[in-house]
Amino acid sequence: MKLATWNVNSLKVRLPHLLGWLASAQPDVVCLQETKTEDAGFPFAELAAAGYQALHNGQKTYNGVALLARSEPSEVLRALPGFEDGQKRLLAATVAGVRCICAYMPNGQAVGSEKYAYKLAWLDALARWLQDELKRFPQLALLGDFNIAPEDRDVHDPQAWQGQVLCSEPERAAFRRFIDLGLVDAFRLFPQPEKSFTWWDYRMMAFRRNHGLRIDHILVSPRLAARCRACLIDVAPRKLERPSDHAPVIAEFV
DNA sequence: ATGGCTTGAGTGTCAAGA
Repeated sequence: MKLATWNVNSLKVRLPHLLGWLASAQPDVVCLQETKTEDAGFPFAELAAAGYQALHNGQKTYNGVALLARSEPSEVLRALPGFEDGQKRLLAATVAGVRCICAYMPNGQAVGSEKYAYKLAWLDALARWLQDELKRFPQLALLGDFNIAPEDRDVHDPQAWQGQVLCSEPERAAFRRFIDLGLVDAFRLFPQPEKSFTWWDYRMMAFRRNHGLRIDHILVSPRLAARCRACLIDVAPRKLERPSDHAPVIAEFV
């Protein structure tokens, strides 16, 4: 079983990339972020033709999350419990016995800004809810764009990014809180190349120079971690014409 | 140099991303 996450930065623009990637990577569940569309613009038919049932929690212009699955999803949840939020950032469903939580965590804009405070509040609400969710679902995966580089090795230039949004200590503490709940970073279960990243700025030839951050993650519960056999970042779609600025992350389970 | 691209909205250019 393969679970994946990908911030597509507009599903309308990236649909050809997504369809090509589904055909080559063959994931069983895919969590998408930044679909940037309402349901009316969501490509349900094209994805069904590719073999995927789709759930979408979208809005106009911004945010929007989707969950694609090759088998029937159940127990669908479309909002973060205990958090008043006009922004569509969460979608959870159970697929083949695994609780899959797709999250587009807030960017935070700049440390100290209103958006940064919103980010920390959102992360706090997520951790509180996860505590209960982990009790209900021993096999659980939290997949998405976390907008957090958990450690300095996840940053191309740690000195330049020190204390900046995506790397600040309160954000990293929020990430560690997920780990303290028992979740495991699937990517770090295995030896990985140095300077492995999932996002590169569109500007300044950042991808060509590998000036990136690792901010998209798959965290798994202990029961699911025991089944995990591989986790990798697939940079191939980032090399295509008009790419998303994020690369997909995929984890394989027995 | 708070820039540099890309997207959606919408026809001017701006907000937002990270």
